[in-house]
Amino acid sequence: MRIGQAAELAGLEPSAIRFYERRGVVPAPERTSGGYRTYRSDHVELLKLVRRLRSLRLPLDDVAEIVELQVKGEPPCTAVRAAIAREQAAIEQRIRDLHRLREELGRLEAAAERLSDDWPRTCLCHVLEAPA
Amino acid sequence: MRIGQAAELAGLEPSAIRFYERRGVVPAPERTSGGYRTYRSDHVELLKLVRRLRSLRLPLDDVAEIVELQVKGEPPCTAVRAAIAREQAAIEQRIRDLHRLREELGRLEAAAERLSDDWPRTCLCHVLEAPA
DNA sequence: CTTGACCTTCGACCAGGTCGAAGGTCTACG
DNA sequence: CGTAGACCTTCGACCTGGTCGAAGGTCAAG
Repeated sequence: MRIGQAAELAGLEPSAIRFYERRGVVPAPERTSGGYRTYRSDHVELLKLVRRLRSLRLPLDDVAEIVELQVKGEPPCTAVRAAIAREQAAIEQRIRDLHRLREELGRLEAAAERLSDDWPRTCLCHVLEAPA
Repeated sequence: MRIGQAAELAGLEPSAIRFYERRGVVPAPERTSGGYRTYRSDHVELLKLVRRLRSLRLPLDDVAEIVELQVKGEPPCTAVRAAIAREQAAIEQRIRDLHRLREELGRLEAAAERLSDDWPRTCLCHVLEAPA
């Protein structure tokens, strides 16, 4: 099977698969005499794994480590759980940041509502005078 | 005033200021005969504005538009409010995505807890079998 | 005049890919 | 056999928002 079909089965773009290969995330497949990459079903399973892990937003380095374990036949459970725990922590942090930002934008929006008609020329200063 | 002091006053890195200038976000300042950028207080105010808008995570293109209005002496209120509204919408979306992701990671973590000791060799499949 | 702090430009690098150009391969059909 | 067209190859640039380092220039104080 060539890269297009493998991509379709795995739910990835061919360009992404080549990129993963270049970055050492997945092993390089064999080639035809003409230079075409040829994938087998076990390779497609690896690509599906990559897609699944990326859909969890795990960094490529973590994905590479997990795929490597999988290729070696070792259970990657521990690595998967560690990566997921790291990602969870990062997400909690990002959610907190975004909530704070959402509140700030809400306050600015409300302030702009009140000010824009009254002092159109000074609105910016008033709206943005909040703590930098 | 040279770039280092302007950067300090505005709370930015000199490299960031040069970057903003290259990207047309802020106007290019005058130079000394030796080629050093020289900033005046109104320029520093623009840089502070950029920093404030970037602290709200507004995209550089939006910041550039707002700064341009400010330089022309026009009140950028409308542009500021539009940019903030766009950013708010994006943030709502991101928060929703992250909440969903957090839930999914929590489920995986719980599943891994239950499985990792019992079926270490098949843990990965079970943990990741959820919908891709 | 030298020292040292500061500045200049240029180019590479980060994540995580995407897109396009120029060219090669493979398959099916006539 | 030839060729059309779908697919593939590599390479390099581009995206966002900057940061960092190298090689070299400038400027004030001592």
